[in-house]
Amino acid sequence: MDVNDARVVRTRATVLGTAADIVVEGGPAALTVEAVVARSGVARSTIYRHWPTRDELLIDVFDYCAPSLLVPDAHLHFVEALRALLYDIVAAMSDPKWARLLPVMQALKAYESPMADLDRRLIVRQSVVFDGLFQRGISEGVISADFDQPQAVALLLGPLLFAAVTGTLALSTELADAALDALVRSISLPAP
Amino acid sequence: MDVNDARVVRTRATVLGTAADIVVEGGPAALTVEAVVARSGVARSTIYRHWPTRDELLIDVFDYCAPSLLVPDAHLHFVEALRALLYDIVAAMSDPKWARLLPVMQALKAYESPMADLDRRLIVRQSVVFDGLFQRGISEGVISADFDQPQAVALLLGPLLFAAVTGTLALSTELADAALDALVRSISLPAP
DNA sequence: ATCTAATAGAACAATACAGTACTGTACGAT
DNA sequence: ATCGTACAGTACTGTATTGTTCTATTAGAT
Repeated sequence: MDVNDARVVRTRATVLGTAADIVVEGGPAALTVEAVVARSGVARSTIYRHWPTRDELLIDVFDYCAPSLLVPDAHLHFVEALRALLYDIVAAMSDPKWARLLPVMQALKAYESPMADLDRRLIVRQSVVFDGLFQRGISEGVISADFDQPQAVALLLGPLLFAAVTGTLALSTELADAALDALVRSISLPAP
Repeated sequence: MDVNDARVVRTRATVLGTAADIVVEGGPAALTVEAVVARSGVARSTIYRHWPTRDELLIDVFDYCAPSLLVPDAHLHFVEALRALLYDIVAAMSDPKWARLLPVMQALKAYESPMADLDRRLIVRQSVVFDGLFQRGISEGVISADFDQPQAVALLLGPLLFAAVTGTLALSTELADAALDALVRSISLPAP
């Protein structure tokens, strides 16, 4: 199967797109091959030519939709670079598609090991960006080298995740600012 | 069906317990009536006597397992009462059963309206406890009346949810302390 | 323009599961 | 001790879904 063939790329995009819509609207259980056939117009046999099982299609849906973080401009100072990154994450999580897929993925990864693998890969990608940013902070002298990085990430992203998942408050840049300001204060002012 | 009959209470407890185990181990899709029959020893016809459909059994599993928060002692001051509540939440989310069920519930509520209803009920229960606590803070003069309560809850519970769901760091009282300290600092020190 | 390979489409077997209906048994409230 | 009813067990129907296999068609790489 030639991955450069225009028909192949078109089919893959069509199937992944409609499959994503189906999962977004009805959850992972709604993703049946029949449903994709009916909605995309792509033939059943064609789908099975691209994905050996339904489960692998489901995995690919998340891989296809997962946003990738951009590294903030190098000229920005630590706190403002972090803020830019958080705004980027807010934007990604505000996408209604990913806002639905993310919780589903977090739930599925506990039972489906391929989903756990995908999750690990995405976390690594994310960590790289954060690592670089915190290095910036250390070299600027804003944070100390023994600073608890995973905890800081939790304090920053946790509230955003909470907003996206529970829906008890809006996911906004204001919330990101509040989380960032709280963290910065607790760093710059050591415990009394 | 007499809900006081010893056989009835025993059957309900047995079925809900094994159903919870099945969901914890294999996700909501693993909860089939056949699986419950095989694992619990309760007859198929008996299960259908108690729950009209499989879906209602699934809902009851979450209702059965959801922890209820205890209101911290009235003699505690605001910050320490909040800390006690957070520790209580850490303990509830550290229960491996609920640690698995919570993300599943958050994912399901987007597609299954009965699950969304249950979620709303649980959030209300939770809000009552937080409301009382923040009232304590206002009357003590620690926080102002126009203070953003949903945002504060997100800043406190978000990091805990993040730890429980992503698994990138341990869910611990230290994390709860960090979140609480960061929030307290950003409250007591108004923006420069 | 040609020819390879991707696609459409249909029919198929094999499971897995929900929910129903029935019989006989035994437990527990009284 | 009796009686009602909750329970065990089985068999069944209907349906949804996965994955396979075949043929005919057509799009696109060269």
